[in-house]
Amino acid sequence: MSEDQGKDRPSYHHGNLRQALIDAAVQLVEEDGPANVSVREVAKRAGVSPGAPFRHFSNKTALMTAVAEQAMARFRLEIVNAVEAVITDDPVDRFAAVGVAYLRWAIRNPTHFQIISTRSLIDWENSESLRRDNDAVRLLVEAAMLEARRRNLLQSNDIMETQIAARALVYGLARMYIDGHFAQWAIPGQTAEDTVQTVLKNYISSIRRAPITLPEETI
Amino acid sequence: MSEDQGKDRPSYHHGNLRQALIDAAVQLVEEDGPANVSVREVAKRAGVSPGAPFRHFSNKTALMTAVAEQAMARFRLEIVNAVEAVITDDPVDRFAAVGVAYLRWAIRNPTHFQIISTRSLIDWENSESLRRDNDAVRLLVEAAMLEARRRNLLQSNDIMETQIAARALVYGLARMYIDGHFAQWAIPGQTAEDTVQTVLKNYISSIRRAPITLPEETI
DNA sequence: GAGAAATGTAATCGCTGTTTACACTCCTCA
DNA sequence: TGAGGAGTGTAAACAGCGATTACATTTCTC
Repeated sequence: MSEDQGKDRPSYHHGNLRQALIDAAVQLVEEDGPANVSVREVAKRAGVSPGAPFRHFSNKTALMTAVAEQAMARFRLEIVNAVEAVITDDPVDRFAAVGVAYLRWAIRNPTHFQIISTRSLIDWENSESLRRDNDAVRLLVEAAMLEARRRNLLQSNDIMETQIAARALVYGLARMYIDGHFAQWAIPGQTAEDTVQTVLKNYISSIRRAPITLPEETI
Repeated sequence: MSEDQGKDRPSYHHGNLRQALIDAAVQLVEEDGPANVSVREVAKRAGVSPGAPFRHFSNKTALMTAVAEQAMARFRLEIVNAVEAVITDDPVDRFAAVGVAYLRWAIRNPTHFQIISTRSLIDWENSESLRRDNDAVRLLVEAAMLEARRRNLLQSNDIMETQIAARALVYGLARMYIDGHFAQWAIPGQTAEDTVQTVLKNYISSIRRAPITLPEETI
């Protein structure tokens, strides 16, 4: 959070209004959800007049895009850290670590995940920052998949399709959680996060090539 | 569409304003997306004053819920028809048919799918109709899964988890499409719909128990 | 046919995003 | 050092929004 969110400002100029507005918007997103953020309320929290934000953001979408960029940067950082924490050099394990961290972040930051995934409140196309961070995660996954294929660790050699399927599964789980579908799909005695991670774990097992074990009789 | 969307109305009373409002809302959803629907524009299209809709719907959410109910009914019908069109009595094929029809409908009715899946503009909890239609589809899938397990056609006997995984995959694919993620994930020479259906097909293959083929040498 | 119930209108409220004219402050350069 | 423009704030206004209220008209019911 930035220094002064309050009303009493020493000088006429704020000093760091742009970041203060982003911080206030982040706070509002967390309190009321992305759809209920208003520029006027953001301005009020930053202690400025309703028109002030438009000196720093051309419109509301630009402000929300800035919020998304900050969220996306944190998201990327968490994914990268998770992958680097993997001890073995098994690329499928690295791939799995991305999925685990992805779901973990989505579940713990549902409103921010919604902003960067739904993309209806932001200008995705024109944000270099968003695409760069998104590509970084995508390339991390792709590198793991390429190595996995090279080392013959996957059931299927079509890694593009494997990637899309895995991404769809993970994204679907995250969105089911965020959109409230797990009210109906809960497994008794498990939290939604447990369920989600279990499903992911078993999916990873299913795409990994089974070790070749000849039937005992033939030995 | 209903009869008179225009302004010139024979009598003071509309006659069937409730349905006319839903129709106008559906039209607006298709034109501008769910987020850009306004009650005032809906009223204008139905040829009534801005306050009139509130005689039939307690608020905007109630109107959008009625739109969602209509969309959900059509969605359910399409799924049921697709399953009944399956010729063999293989329950895994029935299961697959639900997925195919689900994705087909979502891709061809993206805005309506968004309304019933995101649930942010509607009152899901208090709509018996929505839950009934949703349960109908869910039970269709569950029946197929139970039969598949009974006939030992699945890799895993945990059908709850298999269902969640399959649902997550299908929902994830649908949402990736709707949220515009396929701009980055397209397979060259394939439409997004082709890709989506291919991924689904291969996933279904992977959950089906492989036929037991003994190694040739042992025969 | 009278009166109640249903369903329309018109006016209004407070909220929203955004723009415009204006005010203050800071930075730069002579 | 001091002038002036660039940057950044305010206040007031605009149209459009969801929603409510008072009132008008029609239809239903007995």
